Amino acid sequence: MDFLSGLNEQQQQAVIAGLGPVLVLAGPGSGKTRVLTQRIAYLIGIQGVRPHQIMAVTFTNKAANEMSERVGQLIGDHKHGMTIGTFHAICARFLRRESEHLPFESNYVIFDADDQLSLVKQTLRELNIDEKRYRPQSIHSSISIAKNELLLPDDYPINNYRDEVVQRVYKHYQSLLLSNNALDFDDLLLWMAYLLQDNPPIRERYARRYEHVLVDEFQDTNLAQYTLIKQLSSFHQNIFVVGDADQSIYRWRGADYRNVLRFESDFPNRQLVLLEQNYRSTQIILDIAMAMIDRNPNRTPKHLFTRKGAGQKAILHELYDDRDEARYVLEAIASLIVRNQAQPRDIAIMYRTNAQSRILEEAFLSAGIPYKLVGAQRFYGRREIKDIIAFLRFIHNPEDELSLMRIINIPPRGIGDKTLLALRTRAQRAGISPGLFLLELGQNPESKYREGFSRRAEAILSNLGQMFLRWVQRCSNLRPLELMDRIIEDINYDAYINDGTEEGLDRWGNVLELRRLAAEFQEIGLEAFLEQVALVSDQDTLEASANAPTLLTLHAAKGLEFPIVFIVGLNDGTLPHSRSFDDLEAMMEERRLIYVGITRAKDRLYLLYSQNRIAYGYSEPVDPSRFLADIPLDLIDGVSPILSRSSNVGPMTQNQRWQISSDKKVKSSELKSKLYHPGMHVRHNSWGEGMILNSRIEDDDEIVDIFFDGVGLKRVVASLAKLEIKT
DNA sequence: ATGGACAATGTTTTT
DNA sequence: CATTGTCCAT
Repeated sequence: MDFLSGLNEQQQQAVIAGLGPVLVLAGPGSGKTRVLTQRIAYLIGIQGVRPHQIMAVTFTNKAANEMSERVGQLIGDHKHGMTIGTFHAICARFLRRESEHLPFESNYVIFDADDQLSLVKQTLRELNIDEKRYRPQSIHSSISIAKNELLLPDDYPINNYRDEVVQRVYKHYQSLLLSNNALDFDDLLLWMAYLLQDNPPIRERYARRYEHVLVDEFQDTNLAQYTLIKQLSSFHQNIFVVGDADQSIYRWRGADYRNVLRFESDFPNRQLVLLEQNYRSTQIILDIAMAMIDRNPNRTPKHLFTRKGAGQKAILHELYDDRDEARYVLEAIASLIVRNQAQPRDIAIMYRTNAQSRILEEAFLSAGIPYKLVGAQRFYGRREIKDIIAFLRFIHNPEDELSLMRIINIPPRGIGDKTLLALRTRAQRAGISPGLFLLELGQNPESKYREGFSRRAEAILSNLGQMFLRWVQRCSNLRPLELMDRIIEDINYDAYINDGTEEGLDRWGNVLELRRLAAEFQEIGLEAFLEQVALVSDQDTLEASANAPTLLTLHAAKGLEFPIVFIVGLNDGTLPHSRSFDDLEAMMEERRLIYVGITRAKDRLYLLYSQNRIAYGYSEPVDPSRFLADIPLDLIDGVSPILSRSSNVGPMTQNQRWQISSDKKVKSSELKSKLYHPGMHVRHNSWGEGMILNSRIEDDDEIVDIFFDGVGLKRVVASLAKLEIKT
């Protein structure tokens, strides 16, 4: 029974849990990945479940690969045939397989965030909607949220005029996707969920096949994903989910930690396992994390404990500005390494927004210390990479008009607005996509398709069509790398991009890097390569090999662990982010975010904040993060002014320095003192008892956010609400 | 059709 | 400030 060796009692209970729904609530560092892998091994090795009847859904491809590998270590080759991957990747494969039942072809492309935005813009143009009045991003985000809620255009709820606009855009946007033979990220889930919902025979086929469905990071599923796993497990009902509501950080993407509650009410017979023992962090780190998260109302309290001992106090340090912060980080890292207290790879630096990485990168570069940066966007968002990918995408799916428009004039070959318009019109008249039109033109230069263009345009276009056609024809014989090289050579991309400048060299270097990635797909093929490129997660870009510190956002840090963690930019406005200030749910999520960050640390934790922040080119005074006030003093090394502003003491004792450095706060909140502080318990006449979440002075009155038990979040004006303070 | 010069505008987090 | 879009001269 080595499937259970080294597991504690709760972990064992989860691994060998019987048939039926199982909910595992797992605190950070409680070994949930281990539980998942051992359970899979147990199901296959002991229960005799066939691997192809198991589906395991993870959050990143990296996690999927790791899990698959670890299962392999336990049971060897018996793992083959398992379905394991992210929701998006699994759905992408299913949808290709089932495309005959769907309104797109199996060679569809997946539109990334940039493509989606372009498509929304195109829609707005075609519908004559003013981009200034209706921001494309905001419209797109509404569409995305709707899709995650499984709302089709016709179901889109209309409450005001904007909703009506969104609905129209949504409808048109979908038809554009189909005419490009493309799906966006959200479509992968949406189409799959509807395919299973509307086709009982198909649903049954899948549901019968998957005897066991296991889901990691369950708290970050959205309604579409929740519906999917319910459908997939609808026959055998063996659905095993692992999650932690306190680590739910993707609400803005439609994730709903209440799916945990929904699960409990949908499956009242579920077995429940709690994993509270932490194998990662020192007790001090856990205590800080708990002090932080305890301020969130309406959660099931968890008591995290470890056998690791108290460990060192966390270091809280105030710096002058973010540049100074970066300098401090570099010095601390240098000192740790020189004193042999850490390997470079043991160290991570985490921040709230991607923009913060820049200043850190500069510090690393000028210090000559190598670093690893987590972020797929950084690589795949580059112009030269997008260009090459667009060529490949077009060849794979010539109906991809967006990719065609990107590459049609790269390198510049004299195709401008006029020619483009002519091409579009002619293609439309012929009833085919511009891409197919071009290929046709290349195939048969004498065809009727050539009519209606200027002689110049006709020559350019039919040349281009011939080149495209050659690629498309060879695409079935050539492997990804050869195809890519062929394109680069044919268009002389080297000369175009590598213009002798340092930047050009850099860009060319990126192209070579992409070649290296393509080389890994020689056997599996172009389609798999393009799919991988579209669905990479940030974490997937982290190479374990290099011995260097890691720079990453708090979001990207989820699921990872490091002996030493720096969290920088702990200032109000950054963490919590200013966009969250007026939304109580969002503020709770900001708190969970810092909780996730803290619980990544195994041994040492550095918390840094600054007096000033450089933004928009100007340096501006900022406040320390309000969350810092919740850390018990005795867990911290390096006393700083903010600590005297602990919520129990009240703002009057706040150090003078802060009042001086932050002039915008001085005006109001510091002149009139607050009566209520986060963490206080109060009673309200009609809403009963609640806990103060936040309070601020505005126009000589105090505005208080309170969470009332059984009622929810309320914002009240103190002078009107008659709150009674409970002790 | 192309590329350069200027203005305007805007920063969360990502599969 | 840094990126993106728009206008204008070639």
